[in-house]
Amino acid sequence: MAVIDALEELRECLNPEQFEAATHVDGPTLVLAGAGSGKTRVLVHRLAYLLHTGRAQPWEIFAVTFTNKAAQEMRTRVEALVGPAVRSCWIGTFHGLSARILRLEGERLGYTPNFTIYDAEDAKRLLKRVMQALEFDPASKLVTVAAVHHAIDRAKSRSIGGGKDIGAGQENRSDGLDDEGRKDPLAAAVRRILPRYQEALRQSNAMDFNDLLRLALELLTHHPEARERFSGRFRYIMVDEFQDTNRVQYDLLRALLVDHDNLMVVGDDDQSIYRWRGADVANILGFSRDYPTARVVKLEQNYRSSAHILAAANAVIRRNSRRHEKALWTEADDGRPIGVAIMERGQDEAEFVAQSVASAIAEGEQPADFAVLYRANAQSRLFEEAFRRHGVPYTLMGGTSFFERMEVKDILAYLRLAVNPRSSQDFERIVNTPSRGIGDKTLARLKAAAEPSGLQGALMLAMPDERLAGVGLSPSAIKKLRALHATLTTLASMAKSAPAVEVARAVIDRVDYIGHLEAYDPASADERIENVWELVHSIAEHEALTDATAANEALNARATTSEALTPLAAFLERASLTSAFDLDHTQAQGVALTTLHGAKGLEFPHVFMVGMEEGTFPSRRAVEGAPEDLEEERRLCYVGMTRAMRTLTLIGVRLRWVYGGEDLRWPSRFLGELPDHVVAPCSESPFEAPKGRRSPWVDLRDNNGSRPSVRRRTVERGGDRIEYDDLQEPQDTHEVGGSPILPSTGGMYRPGVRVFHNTLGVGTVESADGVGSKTYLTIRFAQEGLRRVAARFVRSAEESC
DNA sequence: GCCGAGCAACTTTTT
DNA sequence: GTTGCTCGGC
Repeated sequence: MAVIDALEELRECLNPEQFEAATHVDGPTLVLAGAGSGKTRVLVHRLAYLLHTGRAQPWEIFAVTFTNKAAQEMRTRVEALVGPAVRSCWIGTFHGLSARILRLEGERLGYTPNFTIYDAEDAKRLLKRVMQALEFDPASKLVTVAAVHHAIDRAKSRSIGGGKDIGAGQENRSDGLDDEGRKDPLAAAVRRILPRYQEALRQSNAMDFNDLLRLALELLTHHPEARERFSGRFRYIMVDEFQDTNRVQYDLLRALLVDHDNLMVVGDDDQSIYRWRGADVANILGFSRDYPTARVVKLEQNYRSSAHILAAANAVIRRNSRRHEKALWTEADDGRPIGVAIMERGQDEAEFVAQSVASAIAEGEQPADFAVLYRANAQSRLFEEAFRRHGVPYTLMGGTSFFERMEVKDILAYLRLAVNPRSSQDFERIVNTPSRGIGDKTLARLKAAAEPSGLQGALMLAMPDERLAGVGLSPSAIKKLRALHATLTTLASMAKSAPAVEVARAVIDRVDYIGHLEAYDPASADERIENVWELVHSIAEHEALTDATAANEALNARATTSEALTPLAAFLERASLTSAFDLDHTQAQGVALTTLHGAKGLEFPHVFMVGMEEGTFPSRRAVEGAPEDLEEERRLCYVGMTRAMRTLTLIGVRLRWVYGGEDLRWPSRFLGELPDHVVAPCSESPFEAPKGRRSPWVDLRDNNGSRPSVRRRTVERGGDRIEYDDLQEPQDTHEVGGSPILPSTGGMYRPGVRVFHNTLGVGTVESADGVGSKTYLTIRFAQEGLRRVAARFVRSAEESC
């Protein structure tokens, strides 16, 4: 009876494809969900359907979302449909769910349940220490902490086979002179560093972000008892944003699917924007190959955007070669044309947006209905300033998260140490904060004393006085260490039984942290102190909430997750895994300021995409990099455009301020990819390009405020006729003979252009090939004759004069 | 061991 | 422009 009711209800609120995706619950299912096609709706209703019809018990459901915020939203929406039972479902990010698995079963791998999660900053500090110990040259341009961190990150997110191939047993190739080492010193360095880094993490009872995934996979792969516990339990598995999963995450899913294949994945290959982080589109493109029986459902009706916006986004994404062909359609009206505006500099761009928003608000629009999307966080500042000037409320998303602030991290370090005394990074962070006279010398001696025993973190303080004196520590230094030891011991014992808020208060009291902040920098003290109390407040809030959840779980007999975590430890985990994007913005009433990445999954009636210039968006690295990098930028552009419901405005500037000076920029190629009939220049723009300035810039507006006076040309390629605005580059070849070349490749290298080469002297360009940094020019030099050289070594002759 | 001055590197995107 | 780091003087 209930089943039939549920089906009838679903039929009413879902379209036929959505209905199929929501109710086809057994066996593998791939949902290819175009932007704005209601995929969250499908996931929510599917979950509700499973619970409501009794096909699944709450604890049998494992649902993976991309962010904690998305998980929270899913919970809330499902709860509204089926009540509090959903609280016992496992819903979270891959990292969060993996951590949960490891808290329960990680002891099999040598970690205690109170292990600490190191974020990127912690990981880099630890790497730095390891590299110092291995005597790497700190001045090396190639083997930097950041480069090594990135390399390790990539290696770990690609790692298969349970991660066994990483970390141990590679010391024998540590001379850096093996075959590969000759070719790639960074790889050789990583081979030496990684085992030490991994060992240091293990000794600290700590994991970095990728370890969470890797070790969970290792547990499920190599420990059958652990595997049975989870694979036997989760009978329905769902994954959102599947296009952005990496190899390890995919393997993790497969490891859970031993007894059944009830896996539904939802995604859109056109919205894959995390390749740089190890995401592998192959997971979604090859799903039907891995699961030949998979039902494939395509959601192609867009419910979000006007027809013009959809047409523009489709035109852009169509230029990518590696994608599933789809046909997104809408029943919506054309709507307003896409606005395109070109400003002189960043300030003008921000002023234009702020003014436009301010006047719209004056006419009754809501600030929260607007969003400003940019490529990189650094672009946000000008917009913050402009909105403040205009009195427009805004919400800055991303950027430095609350939990990344110095004062917050200090307190968190004490708390993490109280929960896990072995954490070396936290110990080093607080050992002399606030100043207590324990400097580098004392710390080095302490470590020397601990060395043979392998003690880490606060445990080093537990050594007897004689041992400390034996490494040359003075009585006064030992006294200071003892005082610290007493503090940390007290905190550690409090952490076992006292409420989390009390532990936090004790930290602040015992080390006089407020006094420290006042002394540290009086100018910022007030704000920092406020943040500290905000932290205490959020711990209290969290504690109240977990009490409620625990009570709820106690009612739910089969909700077996009596987790081994105290509220304090649970809070610390949340702090580690919560990004700036996860904080609650649902109450936010201001204009959203966010990166394009951060806008994924959101929608706004009015969207401004700013920084539409070559080198900004697409980013310089993408322009100079491989064609795949550019395709990812284009997907990012597609994601941005499809956030818009009613109006979309694209803005670029001619002069972009980059640390140091102003850069002359070309309009983003994406502007040139918009179809004519959906674009209109923003005639209401109060800014005109300054008179008398000539530059390679082509203003997209003509004097009448109608369609930009852009010359067009047609290129024949592979039987296709492709039309380009003359100011654009064809995206996959680097042709000479028409369009200007991107400034970031060094200038305009048309045939006939005179250029200067440092060793070969002056010559004339004959032809060019390749893309970005791999552009090569064939040049006729006066002395040397015809030579082919890399474009990056060549300047235009005018420029060099 | 502490602190201030001067300098380099930084900017892609985040769990 | 900013932040984090090194170096030298106290």
